[in-house]
Amino acid sequence: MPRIKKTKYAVLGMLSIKPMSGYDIKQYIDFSISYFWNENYGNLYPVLRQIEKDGLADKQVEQGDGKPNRNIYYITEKGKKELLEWLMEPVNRQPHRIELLLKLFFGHEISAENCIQKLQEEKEIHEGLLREYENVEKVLKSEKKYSSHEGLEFWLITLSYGKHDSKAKIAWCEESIKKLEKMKK
Amino acid sequence: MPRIKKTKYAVLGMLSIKPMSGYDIKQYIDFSISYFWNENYGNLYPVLRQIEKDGLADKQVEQGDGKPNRNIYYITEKGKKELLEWLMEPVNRQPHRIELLLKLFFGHEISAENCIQKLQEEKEIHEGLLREYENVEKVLKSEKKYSSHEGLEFWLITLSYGKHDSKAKIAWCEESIKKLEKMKK
DNA sequence: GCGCCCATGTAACTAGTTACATGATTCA
DNA sequence: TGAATCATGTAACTAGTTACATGGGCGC
Repeated sequence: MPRIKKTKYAVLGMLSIKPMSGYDIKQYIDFSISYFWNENYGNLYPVLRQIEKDGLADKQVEQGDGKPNRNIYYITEKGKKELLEWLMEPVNRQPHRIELLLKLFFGHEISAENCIQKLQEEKEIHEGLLREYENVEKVLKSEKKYSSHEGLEFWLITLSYGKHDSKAKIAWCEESIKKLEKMKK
Repeated sequence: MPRIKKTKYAVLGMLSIKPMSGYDIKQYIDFSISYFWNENYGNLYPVLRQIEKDGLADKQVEQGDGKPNRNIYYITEKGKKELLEWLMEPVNRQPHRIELLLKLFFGHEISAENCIQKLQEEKEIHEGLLREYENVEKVLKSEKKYSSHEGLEFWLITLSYGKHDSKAKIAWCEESIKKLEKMKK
């Protein structure tokens, strides 16, 4: 079973929204899905060239007077077809690694204080994320640019995932901190 | 900033519980932390050899009559020290990728039915996991072998993470399925 | 004058995955 | 008979990361 190059599909998906440059794609990803998907230029640009080579997108150079040129990519029929096929396929689950949990699993080797600190940090991160999700949701629902976005409902579903996730993590952190505080006594 | 080889610390952590062979470590990981940490033999065995070479563990060959020999590794003082140092360090967060969310984000490209199916599958997976977590918790609390486990509280904390996580995901799936059902009408 | 943003790109790297191999024993 | 478990290992691979380079424009 060969591993899948997922960057390709993330890129095709972005290009299905509108034609974009590599730089645009990165910006869009960072704003819209960065809490569950990351891409970096070092991978993005080569993948874009491959996508063009495979006829999944057409490139058009936008002359920037003064500014650098921009390579704008337009998804082709072939590209769209390949995207849809991938989207229809069942989700390929793969194992993940959560360093915080590994450290906590061996937590009795270190001080409860140190563990509490890690949990506190985790909690604060998720409190921040939660605020972000709520902000983005507001923006999506109010700004016309987004409220007419074709896939708005789906965007909101992924946002809701983030909210559920962060809330659960905050609750778990609080519960665990309490447990550890008790242990100290 | 060089990337960290985390397998090393997972292995050292396991050896801090008790001396084990590579095979044992894999079994232990699969039973105890597989829902947030994975290791495979192809990586485990080379890392174990490196750990021994670096003086972080000592190897002792256990003659198996009939059965294959087992290489049992014992953590050294140096190994323990390196483990503790790593455990004390702040958690190194790195981005993750959730394929289900990527597919849902572009969900308007395909049928709501297909999306619902994906959510249904996700829900069922987490219902299964939840049952597993509850079983493991029962075992840990009842079986003497585990109830005297040094880091039991910490094990329970990581289990609780799994429970919070799966419950949140189940709730999100149900909510999202409802949203999509409404959309279909 | 400094640093950030725009915009694209390359080279070097590596941690981890997959596939394969061996061979005895146990269980259905 | 055949599959699963025990037990260790190697070779080939690769997707993605990091670090670096370029250079003009813009804001403070």
